[in-house]
Amino acid sequence: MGRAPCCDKAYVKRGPWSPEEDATLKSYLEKHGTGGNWITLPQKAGLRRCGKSCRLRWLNYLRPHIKHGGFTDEEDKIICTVYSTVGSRWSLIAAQLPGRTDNDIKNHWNTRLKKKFLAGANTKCLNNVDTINKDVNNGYIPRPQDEADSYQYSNSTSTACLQDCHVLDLEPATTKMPTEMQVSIFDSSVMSYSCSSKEVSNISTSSAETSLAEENHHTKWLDQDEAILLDFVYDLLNN
DNA sequence: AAGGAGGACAACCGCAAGAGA
DNA sequence: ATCTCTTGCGGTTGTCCTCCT
Repeated sequence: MGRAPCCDKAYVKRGPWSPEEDATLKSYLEKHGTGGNWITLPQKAGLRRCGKSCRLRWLNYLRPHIKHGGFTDEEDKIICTVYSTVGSRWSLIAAQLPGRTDNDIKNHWNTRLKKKFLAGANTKCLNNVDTINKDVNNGYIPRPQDEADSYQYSNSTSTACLQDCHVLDLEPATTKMPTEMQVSIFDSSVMSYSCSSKEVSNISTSSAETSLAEENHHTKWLDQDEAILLDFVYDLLNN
């Protein structure tokens, strides 16, 4: 027996949203909010749509202050920088670009940036990503998919939009980072910039040390770590 | 002008995680 | 502790548009 469908596919409409549907959804959400339940929302709003579809439409298109297209060079730079650090964690990347959605950034990367930076000498940036991924696969940094790990790979990078903290079941990241390079900062003017694992390690030393005192040598990655790391990245970009 | 190819963007799907009963 | 339901995420697919031949 498989997983129950989230909605009756025979009843719900699929495909592009009409202006009327957009207006209905937007009007309903502005008046009532989500009510904490996207699944029942379309029924309440009088829409023949799946709740997930409504949520996606709202988040990616109807939500206020959403920017579409027209990515600036600065935004491209930030995307490449964060991508080179966290990989395809689009929600994390989107968190660094106000008004941009993860879907938009993902599309932008897949249709433009990836080719742009794969082309010619620009492969250096992506090679750095490969280096990191290789290190990850070699066990320096477990990926979040490794279900045995409550440690999240993104803990060692920027996770400003995530929970208050995460528990690291492993040794602190400061001792697990690859010796070669942990972060490669993309800068279109110089092709790329790399910083040592030590530099990054130092960033989170304070909170890591604090957390080391906690039970079972678990280390908590806190929002301030993420903020500090991001500041560090932006400093590199601006220098 | 027609149509095929490729690009850009919107939307869907399936999975994992979290929350709550 | 377990199960169910909902949400969030990333990968993939579908559709429309533009450009080229």
